[in-house]
Amino acid sequence: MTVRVRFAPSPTGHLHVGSARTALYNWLFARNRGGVFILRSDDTDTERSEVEYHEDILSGLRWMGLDWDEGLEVGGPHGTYRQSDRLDRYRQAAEELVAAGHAYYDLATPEQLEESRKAAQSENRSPAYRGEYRGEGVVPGKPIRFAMRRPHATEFEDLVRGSVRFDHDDVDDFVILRSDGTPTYHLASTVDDVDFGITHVVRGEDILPSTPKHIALTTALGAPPATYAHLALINGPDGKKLSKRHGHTSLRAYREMGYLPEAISNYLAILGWAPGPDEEIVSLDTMVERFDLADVSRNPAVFDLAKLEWMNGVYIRAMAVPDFVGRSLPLAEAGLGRTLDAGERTLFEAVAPLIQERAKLLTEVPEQTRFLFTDPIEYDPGSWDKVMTKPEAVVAVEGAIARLDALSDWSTGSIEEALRGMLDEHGLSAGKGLQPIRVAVTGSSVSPPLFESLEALGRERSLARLQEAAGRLRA
RNA sequence: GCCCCCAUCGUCCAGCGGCCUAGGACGCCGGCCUUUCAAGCCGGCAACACGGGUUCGAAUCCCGUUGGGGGCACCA
Repeated sequence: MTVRVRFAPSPTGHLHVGSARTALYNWLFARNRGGVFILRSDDTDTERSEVEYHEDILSGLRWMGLDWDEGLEVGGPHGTYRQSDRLDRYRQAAEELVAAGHAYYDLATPEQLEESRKAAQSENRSPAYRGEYRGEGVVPGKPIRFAMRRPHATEFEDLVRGSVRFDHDDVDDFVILRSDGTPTYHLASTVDDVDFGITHVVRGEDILPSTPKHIALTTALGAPPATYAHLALINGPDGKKLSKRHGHTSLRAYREMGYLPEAISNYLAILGWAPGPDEEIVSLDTMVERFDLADVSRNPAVFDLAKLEWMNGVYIRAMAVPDFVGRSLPLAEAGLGRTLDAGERTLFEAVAPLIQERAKLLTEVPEQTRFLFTDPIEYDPGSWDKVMTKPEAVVAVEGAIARLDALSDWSTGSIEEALRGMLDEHGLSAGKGLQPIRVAVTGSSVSPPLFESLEALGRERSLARLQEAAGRLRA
């Protein structure tokens, strides 16, 4: 049987990195098995759903390199993959379930419901609600609940958790159709999974406790239950569910911070799964080859930003230079607020490889290249205080002016030779003597390699900056 | 309160009864290289939560304890 999986986010927020990983695992599983990956929108919560989020989710998935075979913007045999378009289907299903005796209109008032829950709790029983106030015919203004079979239990083999069992005494008779006639998540999601022929439901562990409800519903709908796989959640450094207070949680945020999609998908995949012993830098293709839900870890993983950063650096260094230029040039231009002309582009291309070797984030490129395109240079106050207040600063800067001014061949090699001569002349170490020149020319104590930077900047601008710094030092 | 899930270095993962004096990666510490910052190279610190079983033999299987996480909506 062909594997059919689905990723079914609710457009009630930006695509969360945890959801992104769920999507990735679904996709990997489908691709590994030669199956079908379906993208659906679980937007039954019309209050909180927004188009902006809907689009964020689609673009996030595409950015990661995931594609889908059926569903949103692709279509397929089911016409629509948006739950808000299928409201009639869900209502009809709910009514059929009532007719078949699997569900009932709940006549209870909110007070009676509350009372029932309190009673259970005070008796140290599970507060599972049993719907003591049933109505059979159509009762407008009342919600429909699914009647869990009791006494009974649901037991199933979860692909990642193994055998799981829930006693129905601990499971609510849950609402499937709200009193306003709209479906709840349980109904809509299950009906869709049945209608779309989903064979494997791969989702977060947070809905593991709802699984007996979904299995009961599926069976009542007359379909064989899907195989389930519940993924452990991603936690913050404190071991609690990853949330805003740990930093950024949306995929978009990482994208904007300068992370590469290859690094993100690789890191997310590694968080709870190993492509092989002692191997963790792997392409999407390799992941597809090796992925299996049975190998996914059962314990929750802590999101480690430091490791993500390291991995991003690995991917940046692995890029072909033109590719690096292509991806980082727009960032540099955005940082400057203008486009670069042909000459400036050449400068950018000259220093880009030097930055590529040392950057962990693409967003480091604008700050590292700024000195090439901004006149007059802005000095970083911290760097100035740290370097230019030292006694050797004046000597080094003025020595550099003298040597470089006399230089006939303006190339990295000659510049290095000239400046090293200056260091010797004044008895300065490279560490001490070159830093003031770096600050004078780039504005910062952290920059691409100095001699190359000087060559790129050109004689005239380099000397002007050294003069400018010398003037400030004298003042 | 009730239910469920989980448990190997600080973090992620390997280990699926003997190959384990427990391996890799990130991070951290020290060193080398070095014009800053990185990168690279070398070395180091660091874990099987605890208690019972099962077995000739347990990180690996079973039970319990403890600890952590998730869920208990007319939200998904």
